[in-house]
Amino acid sequence: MPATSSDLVQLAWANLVRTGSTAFQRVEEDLKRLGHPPLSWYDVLWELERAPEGALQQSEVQARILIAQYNFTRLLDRLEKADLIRRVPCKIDGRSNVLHITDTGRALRRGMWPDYDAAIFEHVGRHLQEGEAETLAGLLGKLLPDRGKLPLKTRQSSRGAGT
Amino acid sequence: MPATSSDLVQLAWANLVRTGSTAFQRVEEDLKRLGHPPLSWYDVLWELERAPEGALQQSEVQARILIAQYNFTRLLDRLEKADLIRRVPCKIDGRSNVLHITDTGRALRRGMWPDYDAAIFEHVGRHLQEGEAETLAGLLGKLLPDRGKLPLKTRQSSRGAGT
DNA sequence: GTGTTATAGATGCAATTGCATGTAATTGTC
DNA sequence: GACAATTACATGCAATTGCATCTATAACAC
Repeated sequence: MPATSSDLVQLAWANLVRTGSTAFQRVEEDLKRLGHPPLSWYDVLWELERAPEGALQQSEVQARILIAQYNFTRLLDRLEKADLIRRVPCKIDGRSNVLHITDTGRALRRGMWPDYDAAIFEHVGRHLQEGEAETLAGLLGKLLPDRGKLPLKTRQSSRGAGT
Repeated sequence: MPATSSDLVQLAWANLVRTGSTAFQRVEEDLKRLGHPPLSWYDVLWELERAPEGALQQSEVQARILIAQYNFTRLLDRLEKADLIRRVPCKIDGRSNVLHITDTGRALRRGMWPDYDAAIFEHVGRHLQEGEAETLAGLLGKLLPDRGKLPLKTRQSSRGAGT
């Protein structure tokens, strides 16, 4: 059972990695040029902002944005220092924190979105018809089998996308 | 001209970034577990190995693997220290180097490929039919308009994929 | 209850990356 | 040819990441 891939699969692999990282960089570069922070900041803020009270368990957010645990801790350090979120010790579970988005945080995210949206259009939407976008999203979705609903002891890092 | 994206495009964007980085990490993680170096090493070695004499201009390789110039210099430092490549000052153009792959380098790349291939199958090929792989590769290809054939003053970084 | 194991989060340190800038050689201009 | 602009590559330093490990609390087994 060699488990070898066809040329087409290899091409899909190569295009996936190249396109994914290139599109990400181009979008982030556009935002940076406009004075915005990295997309990882946006992702965290967005998860919090759309949560019921603008608050979530730290581990909840971490699981959603796919980042290494030790990097997440430090990302939160920066966000907290910039007064975008607050970490509050959880009263139910003494090990965990509850993250709250601040007004400053909400304002920052709101301010980023129009430029983020425009960048997505420029580097992705512009090149695809609606049907193509749907097909692409569907095929990409097949590649993420969620790895068993993640017991997420995540010791690896990643990049998440926000909407 | 708001340049806003539809929900489908936003979903495609989110899936693209998530899937791309996740697949990349999973593949690289598999290789690491098997004792192999990062994929960026593979990419450089592969570019050299498939070149006529196992040699190319440094800038040629850099342009193909999409990496920031200053990171590329350092990547080569590591490859050279590991005796996988050699940097030879170019006689035609005094500013540039010619990169040569060593026998050790060839052997390393050859040794990586079966495991790399298997990882691509595990994390990509396995989830797609041939036709789907073709469609996916095609759609992804539409997103990389090559940005004007790159005069490549590349001061940004990226991840390249090798085959 | 006590001891073991698992979970949430943090951190010291080395390696890598980003950013700004430097050096040397080449090309274009007049 | 002299000189400004460009190109190829390198590097100092700060910020970020990866890795191993630590602390503290909670969950489980008996």
